[in-house]
Amino acid sequence: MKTHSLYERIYEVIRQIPVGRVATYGQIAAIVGECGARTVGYALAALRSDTSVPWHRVVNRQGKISLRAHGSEGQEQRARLEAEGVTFDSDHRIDLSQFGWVGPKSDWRVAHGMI
DNA sequence: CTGATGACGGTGC
DNA sequence: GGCACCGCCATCA
Repeated sequence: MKTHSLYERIYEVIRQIPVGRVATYGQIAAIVGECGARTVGYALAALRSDTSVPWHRVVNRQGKISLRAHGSEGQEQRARLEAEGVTFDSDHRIDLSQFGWVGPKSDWRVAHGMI
């Protein structure tokens, strides 16, 4: 599976996040296994607005929307998550112990050479 | 090829 | 628990 760039593979992992769940940048990086959390952030920053990647399900380690916050996109991310049942506390944070993604099944990783 | 550009996270105080 | 540093790395012009 080297037909796609590293960014493409990062997006592939993000597509595995189920509705109503969120993952952190570091978690995505750990699954892909060839980059740091920051690189995942860079990959998301490169996305277009018409992408099919559910980028809104990715938040930082604190369960907060990191995005160029304050902007309209931050509002959209929160709106999309709430529409999927994810709740935010008074500090705009998501309870990762409740909505955090457990990660892809091991057989998925094997199928994608990420094991 | 060189330099600029970013959606982060761990550590130490 | 918060804040300041620093490390990290693929893309693109």
